[in-house]
Amino acid sequence: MACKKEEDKRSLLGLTVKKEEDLSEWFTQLVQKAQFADYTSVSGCMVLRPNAFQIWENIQQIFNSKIKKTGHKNVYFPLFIPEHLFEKEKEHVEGFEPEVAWITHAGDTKLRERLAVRPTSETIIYESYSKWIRSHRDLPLLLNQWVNIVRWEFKHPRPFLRTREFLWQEGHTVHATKKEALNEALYILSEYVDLVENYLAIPVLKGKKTQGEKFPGAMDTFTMEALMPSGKALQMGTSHMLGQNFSKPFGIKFLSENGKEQFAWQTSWGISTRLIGAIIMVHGDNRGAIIPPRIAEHKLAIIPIVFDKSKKDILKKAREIKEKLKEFNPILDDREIYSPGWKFNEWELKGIPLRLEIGPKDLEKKQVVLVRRDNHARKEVKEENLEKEVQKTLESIQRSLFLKAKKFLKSNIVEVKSKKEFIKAINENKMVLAGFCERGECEESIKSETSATNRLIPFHAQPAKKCIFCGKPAKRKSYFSKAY
RNA sequence: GGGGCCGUGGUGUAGCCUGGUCCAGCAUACGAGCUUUGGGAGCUCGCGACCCGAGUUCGAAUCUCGGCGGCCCCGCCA
Repeated sequence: MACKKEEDKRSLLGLTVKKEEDLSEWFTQLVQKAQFADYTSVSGCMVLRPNAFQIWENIQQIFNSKIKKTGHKNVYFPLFIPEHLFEKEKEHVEGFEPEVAWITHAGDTKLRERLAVRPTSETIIYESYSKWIRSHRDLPLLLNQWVNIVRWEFKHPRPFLRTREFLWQEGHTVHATKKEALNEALYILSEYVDLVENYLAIPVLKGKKTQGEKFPGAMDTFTMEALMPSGKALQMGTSHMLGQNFSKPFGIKFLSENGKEQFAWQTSWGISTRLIGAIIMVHGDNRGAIIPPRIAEHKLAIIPIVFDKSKKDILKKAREIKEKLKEFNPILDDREIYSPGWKFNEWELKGIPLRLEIGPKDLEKKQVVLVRRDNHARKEVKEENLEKEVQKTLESIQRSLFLKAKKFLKSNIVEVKSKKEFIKAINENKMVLAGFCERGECEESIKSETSATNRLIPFHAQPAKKCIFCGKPAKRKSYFSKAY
């Protein structure tokens, strides 16, 4: 039957599973079919294809402009870290050692000292900092780098969310006072939140990690956490107040104005290509990805509806429109080998936020048809209003993507009053708000009994009397959930 | 690191249980041509695969053993 046949074909070109039915299969298919990423013969590593890499470049551009305004500079440090450096800070080594890849040989020659492939760069960077910093006049030192890192994890990889090699930025700053360093760490978190909420349209919870969940070697870790459709949390970025934990073992000292030698105060912070995975997972639907307009490389795709008779005029008009809308970097899909229907599906799969159709009927009426990617609403727009209307529609798409995700987050937060309710909510894949004693011991047993982890202690936490889990006194409520 | 499943063209699969019908079928992708174009059009021709090794057998994609690789479930992580 024709109908059956058609279904088969569609199934191979587009997504064969629904997001609400099998999220992880949906995600894997979408990533590959929309050409965001692909696998290689290196297990656990992936290729970022142009559709993903251009999002990364836009993230870089936005974040660079933010931090450069506040005096940060970009640099590059080596990929390799000699073992003796890597081991200087005890908690840090213990945290990272299980997933470090080591270089042991060059050709047939065994190296005198093993080299770690950076899982993060605190140690190699702080060796240099100890040489560069002598006086309070050298401070603050505000550096950042955009690099790849390697964390050789054994849990099964997931494109973007967990790969053995990934791209990120890591900022490393040095300050004269504790207060200044703390402000820096908080300032960076606020810029992360701005990037993620206002550009990627993903709402997050903001706060502090528990001592058990903080970055190995940090004094405190500040975090933003998003909720994925599965109900699992995804850590979107962290900013660490390192205190003097690294400046002491690495000897980062300076002479203050009154001539006293002091250890410096430091921060480090990072966001990664994981954010691209979050965009795909949070906003995508059963037709494919939806890239929020403010982060999309191409804000719209122009699809001419070509018939033999009117072909010339349509294409001419389409090119005119492309030029007129160039600030939105449109794609003009004038390939003749594909039908319009094919192109609709193609650009929807890839997540272009807006589609512009122009056919003979539109030409007559001096109009075009705009179709939104998020709610599929179509609108006929007169040519003279086009630029304004496109701008308006893109803003509206950006806003509704954020609001939809925000609604999901809010409706999946559950406040609980007992251990029983806690376990029930976790099993229902909710983000749970509960009174918690914040003792490491208690945190461990929650983890092993429920598979949930403490995601964060919110900045303006509600007070609590006792810990829902162990019954001991608690100061405040914090969030728990399963996590990626 | 412990348990379960699976390896067939670029991709997704049929065949395997019960060996011969398979120098491997179908779809999609890819190349050439005609024809079409407002929601993944049609036709014709073409390209392209049994993970590796050993064994059983007259005969292996199919059975056995070993290796390699992948996927799923449990302890650490942007």
